[in-house]
Amino acid sequence: MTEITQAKSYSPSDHEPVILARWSAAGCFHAEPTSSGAPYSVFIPPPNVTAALHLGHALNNTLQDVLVRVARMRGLNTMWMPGTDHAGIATQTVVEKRLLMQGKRRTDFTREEFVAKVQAWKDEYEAVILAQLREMGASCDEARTRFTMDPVCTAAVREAFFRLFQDGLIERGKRLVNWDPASQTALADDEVEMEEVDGFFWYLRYPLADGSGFVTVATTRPETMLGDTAVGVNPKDPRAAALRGKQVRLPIVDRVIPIIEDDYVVRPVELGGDPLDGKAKFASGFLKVTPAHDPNDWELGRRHNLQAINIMAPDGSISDRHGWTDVSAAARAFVGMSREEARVAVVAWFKTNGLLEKVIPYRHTVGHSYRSHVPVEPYLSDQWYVRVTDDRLCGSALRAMDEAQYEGERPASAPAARLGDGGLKFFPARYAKTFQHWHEGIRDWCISRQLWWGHRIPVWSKSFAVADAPEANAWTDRGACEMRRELSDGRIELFVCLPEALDATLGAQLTAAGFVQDPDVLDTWFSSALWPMSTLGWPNPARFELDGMLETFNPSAVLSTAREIITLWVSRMVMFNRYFLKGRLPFHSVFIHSVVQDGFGQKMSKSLGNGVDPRDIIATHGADAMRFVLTQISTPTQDVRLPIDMLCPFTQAAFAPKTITTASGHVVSAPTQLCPTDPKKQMVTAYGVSAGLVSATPETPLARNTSSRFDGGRNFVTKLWNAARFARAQCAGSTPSSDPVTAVALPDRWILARFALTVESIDRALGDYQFNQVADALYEFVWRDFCDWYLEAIKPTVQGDPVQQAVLRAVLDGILRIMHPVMPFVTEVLWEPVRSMSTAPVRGLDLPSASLLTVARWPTPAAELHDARAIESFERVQTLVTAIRNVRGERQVNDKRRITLHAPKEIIESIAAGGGAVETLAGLSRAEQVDPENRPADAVAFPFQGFELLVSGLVDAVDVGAERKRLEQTIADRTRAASGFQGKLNNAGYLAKARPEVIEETRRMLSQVQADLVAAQRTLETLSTTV
RNA sequence: GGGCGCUUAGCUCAGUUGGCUAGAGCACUGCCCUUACAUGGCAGGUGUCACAGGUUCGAAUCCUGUAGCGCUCACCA
Repeated sequence: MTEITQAKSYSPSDHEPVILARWSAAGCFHAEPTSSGAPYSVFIPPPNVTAALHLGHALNNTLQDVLVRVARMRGLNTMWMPGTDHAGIATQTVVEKRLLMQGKRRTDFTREEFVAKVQAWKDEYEAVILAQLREMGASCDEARTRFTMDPVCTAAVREAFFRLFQDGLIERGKRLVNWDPASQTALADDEVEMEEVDGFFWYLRYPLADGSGFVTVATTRPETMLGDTAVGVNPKDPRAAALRGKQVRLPIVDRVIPIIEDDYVVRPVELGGDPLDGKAKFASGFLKVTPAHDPNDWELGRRHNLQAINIMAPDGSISDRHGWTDVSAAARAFVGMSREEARVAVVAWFKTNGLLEKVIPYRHTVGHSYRSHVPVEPYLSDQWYVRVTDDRLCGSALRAMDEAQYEGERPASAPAARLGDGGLKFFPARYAKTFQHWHEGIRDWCISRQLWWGHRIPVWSKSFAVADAPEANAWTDRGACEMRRELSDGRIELFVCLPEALDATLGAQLTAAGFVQDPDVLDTWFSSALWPMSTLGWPNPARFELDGMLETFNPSAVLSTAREIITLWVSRMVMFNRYFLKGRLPFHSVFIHSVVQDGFGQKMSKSLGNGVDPRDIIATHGADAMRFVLTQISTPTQDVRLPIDMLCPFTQAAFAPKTITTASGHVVSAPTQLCPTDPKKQMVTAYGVSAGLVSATPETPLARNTSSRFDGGRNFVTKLWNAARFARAQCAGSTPSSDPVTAVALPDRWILARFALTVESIDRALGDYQFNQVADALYEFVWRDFCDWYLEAIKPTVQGDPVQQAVLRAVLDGILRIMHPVMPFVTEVLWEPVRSMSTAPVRGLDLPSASLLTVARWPTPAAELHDARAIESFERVQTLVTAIRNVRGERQVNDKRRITLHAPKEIIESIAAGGGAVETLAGLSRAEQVDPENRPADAVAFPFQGFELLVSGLVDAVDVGAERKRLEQTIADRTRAASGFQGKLNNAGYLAKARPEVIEETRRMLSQVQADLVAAQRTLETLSTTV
């Protein structure tokens, strides 16, 4: 054996940086529109710049990298676009929290100063995130890295907004929004968290204006009654007729308001209400209608032309300066109170005046701001909306769906079938339903945010008296786009939207004319929705030297993301991409990966701070091990639970951290932990640091995390490493040859056939995004087939057999290729030595060499390698070997002891076909034909496929008692099995209806089991007579 | 309240149109430091497939219902 220099184990930290540098120097992840191959692109879901990535991101990015690396190896022009998202509200909140710890507020700074602080935060975390991606081995096109507020993305945002404005798909609306009174901004529906709270139903009496009695309304928010403008009743309510045309005198305010009839109002159960409707149990049958403070009432108000009276200031206090004009003397006392104080005071007033009928405790869900955690107030305010309910957007998204995944009939194509219709497919398929249902219930999208961090809304406005209003289209004629509306006070408000190119000229003119730019910014998802276009330079790639990019890499192949993103982002990308690019889809497939949870079943999240930094796992297990395990646990139905340990920075010992429960009820590791072996030493945790509770110091260092769930991956890396080490040693003396060889020996034919099948099943699994199947197929082939069976079988022969050496090298080469997408580092390290092994090529397995494995060809085994007979023969060898090992194991025969097998002619022939494999694998000195007349005295018998086989030389003396016990156990086992098969075959229905091949199989199984049974019984008899 | 998942070995999970005696990894037991690998090898035990019905010759798999868990959507009368 020639000396090879390969360490006994693989050290990830020694090799990973070297490999990264090599890939980087070769620039092999960079794609140009002009590069060869059909385009294959993936857009990374840009992570928030609020914090570092955790294992959930590692999972998503590993899976994307697997897809991207396979595509690249298949010779496609592969481009993976990396980048980050500015995440307006989330990032601003993080920075504001930090400022608050220094006793400062956003408003202590100018807008520019504050944005600079957020920018600094963004720069820091963007760098961390990109470094994390790199260390994981993500083969992104780094040179193309984008940030959603880069000039190229900003240009796209400006163009998109302008076009939508022009096309009438953006509107200014005074509507109810989710208002956060603490941070005083509008929130999107998805930024509202529902929380259960204990509340009350207050039943309030409203006297009829004519003094003929009263009606009772039920409410959970009595303070809003100050803004009531009607009382509703269901027309089917028996009391409705008598009240028709009557009015109510609103207590406190003295406002006289109508009683309106509407089907929406729920009747109490005793008056015909639906007992299954939860509301009917509490309803009084009369509904106070407050259009300015309740979304349902807003709709009711529109239907019945009711006034909307806003009684609150933006901070949630009762106010007479935001639309409430008829403030009575009694009501005056409430002005200035907070909404909480007003609630108490209103209830007290009703009680004092004998108008509080009853109070019932009630637990219900109330929306809270995910940002400030105060209850969200439905608040009437002016906001910008995208009319996503328009068929050009919502309808287009539904038409994009794959027909087979659509429930019911897709909306008709308007005006005609377009590019992209039906081309969007979800994996797993059930998520198509989420997408569909969301669009069917979609509402206009509020896109303005009262924040400073984000894309500023490019609209300038000014209000005019009617007489002073400029003539129509004065600004439109100069290249802008204008819109006007009449205000409640009769004045005219003029809005002018500018394209980016006119900022300098028209923008200055507008300012000079007294117009003011909207101070708000756009919802983050507005820019994210343009991601697959904006990053490629849309609308004008040439301006950013991105010629050809848009046409080449949009649509992309697949979007890989999390469940909740389907509505937030996937939907909006589909709508925008199709709208702006003539129906073109942003991606053909949507893959929804599973959720990574911590050991307590809680989703890892940046905001909770329970995420584990992938670099921690890379430090303890290596990137390849982490990636393999993440791939292996990516199943289509089950979320991933990862129990996390902590690594003591003083001793490097892993331990289970002490936990605490947060105010929100989550279990997280305590901010500070004690060293398990020396309680005098302390450390801080990632949770503590991310929550801003503690910080790492030399005395209290940060404890890194680890998880034993990644051990399997590390072991697999080691296994591959050593298999390569062994193979290299075995082939070290081979003579160079370029003449292709054909496998002759059974193990060689078998391993090639298995390799071909493995490649096939990986290709199939990748096509369905079944990543766990990819990992399992690799594991099964490399560890079980290649290492356990093939390498063991060829040990005695390979060094003198050039053909076998050729097969060994070829299969190992193939293994490196198919393992590479999942374990890119160790395979790349092994690539150079393995490709330079001097053996002959193998016919049917074309493996062109390449300077780097990353750009080597994905294997495509020829049909001739599929060898069903070799598989069948070798499987027979495996079964026989296992049976013999079984006997050895039971007797605890030393592995080194060679034994002799005595078998009938048929079995001896199978063994001969194995070419020595059985002898090697089962530890036989020889296999000889049994002589029934002359059984060896020390032989132990066992049934095998209906034959009685004997092995001798196991031990020095046979224990007859133990032998009998074992045989009796075998007989019981086979008897049970036989009666099971027999039962099936006795069943007339089975014989009549089951498929013939299934019946045939059962017959075969039965006869074999019966033969085993006979053989075992015969052995038992022999045993009895010999003693 | 609607929708979608999940419940299989001690633990974490596979199980693709219903069909071999229900599998893997980890953990556990026994024997092996055999010159690729102890991050290893060989062998072994472990399951009323949540529960109750139904369809079928046949159900972990399909249908209905129940219980528990999770996610998600929802206009806080």
